[in-house]
Amino acid sequence: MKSKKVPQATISRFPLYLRALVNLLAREVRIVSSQQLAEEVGTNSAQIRKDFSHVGEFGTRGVGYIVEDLIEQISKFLGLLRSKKVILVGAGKFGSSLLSYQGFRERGFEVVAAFDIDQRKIGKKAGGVTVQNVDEIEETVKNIGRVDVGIIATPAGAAQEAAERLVKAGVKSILNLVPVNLEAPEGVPLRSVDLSGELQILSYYLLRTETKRGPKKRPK
Amino acid sequence: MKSKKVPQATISRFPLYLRALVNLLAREVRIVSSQQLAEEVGTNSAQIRKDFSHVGEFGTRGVGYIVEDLIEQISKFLGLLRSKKVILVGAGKFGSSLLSYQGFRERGFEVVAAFDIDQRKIGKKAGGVTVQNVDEIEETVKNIGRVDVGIIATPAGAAQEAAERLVKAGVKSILNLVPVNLEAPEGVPLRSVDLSGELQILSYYLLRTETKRGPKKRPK
DNA sequence: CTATGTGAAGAACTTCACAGCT
DNA sequence: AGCTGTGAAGTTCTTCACATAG
Repeated sequence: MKSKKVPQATISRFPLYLRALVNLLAREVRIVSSQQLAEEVGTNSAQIRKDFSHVGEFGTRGVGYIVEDLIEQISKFLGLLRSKKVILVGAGKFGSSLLSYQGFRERGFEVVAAFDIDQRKIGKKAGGVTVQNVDEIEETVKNIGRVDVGIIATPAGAAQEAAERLVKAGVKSILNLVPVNLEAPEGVPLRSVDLSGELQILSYYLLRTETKRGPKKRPK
Repeated sequence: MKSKKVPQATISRFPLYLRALVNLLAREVRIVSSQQLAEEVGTNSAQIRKDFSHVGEFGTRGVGYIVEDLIEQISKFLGLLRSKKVILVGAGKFGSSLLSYQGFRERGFEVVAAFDIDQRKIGKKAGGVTVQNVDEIEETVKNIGRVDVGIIATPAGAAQEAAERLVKAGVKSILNLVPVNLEAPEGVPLRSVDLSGELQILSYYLLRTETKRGPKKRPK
């Protein structure tokens, strides 16, 4: 293991590996080679070995990787051993659909509170949490103790303010689902997902796939 | 302009530029420099100029870019001039929240049909479309004529089959929102978004931000 | 004088290919 | 004999720095 910086690209593949490994374990596969795992996630074995090598030496030469151990190692590396508390700002249809989304909980992310500015949404219950007034963010966060992630799912015009409130309340990181370029202070990790943007990218590849001919590379 | 392959990384930034430009236009900004635009999207001016240079020469030296023209050029390049038809498979809370999401429509993506396997969901209406039985995908797609994107928002176990049905029905590309590694044939562009994965990546950066010290690079 | 467009340098990432363990 | 771990080679992407155009 070369203990230097782990590439961003590697980090963003770990969730894929983790997912595949959990599936393998569910299928009672105990040991997996980089080759097999590569097939599971749709990449190549060198990529996998290199990615792992940045973090440690998890495998056994001539054998492969013990699925269970690998899950543990990756989880540890990503900081997933302790479960995480998440709150949501923006309880519209999209936002509140996340409150009952089991996928988060299964992976150790618990949505513990939700906020909106709209009186009609405040008080509504979904996925076990009651929507509160945004003004209560700070107090609620204080009561919860530690909130790891704030998910923003407001209308575009309200997203930046939502981010600021989250930061002010001491929420540790932000997942922005609104198509807006958010500013967050240094030290507050921020990631954005833009579904419309994804559609636009697909649109591009559509154009090329249908026009041109010959071997295609799948968009990443 | 060096008319060669446009880098994938460039493609995936175009939606960001487009968004920023549309905002600028709404603020009645007519002309923008690479410097200003860079600030809007949170990158640097060299990146922007290089990205544009792959597609054409859109600017005027000493002046900048005409916002309106640039929007047109990028839209054209991404194939966004014609509006796109989208269908949805999986009309649970998450899926059906997308049916009434205005952001898609604003950007020219119209969700024209939705499908589910669950009798309780079939017949329900959301965002102007009525949820149909998945068995009707093929016929409905035929009636629509051309479906550009199929969005998959089923439970994990049903996602691969949904993808296959979409492909069989002739849907041109797939946006997968389910945390599963989907297989799609060559020639059917596929993109996946995994919100849990995003949370896991944040978890990693959280760990590092809080442990280590010194200048931080924001995760991309 | 200002801001673009772009070769060239540099950095990041991926793939190769094989030495090194088991 | 088989599969990992990894330097090295190759590729892609980003940033620099400046010639070029207005």
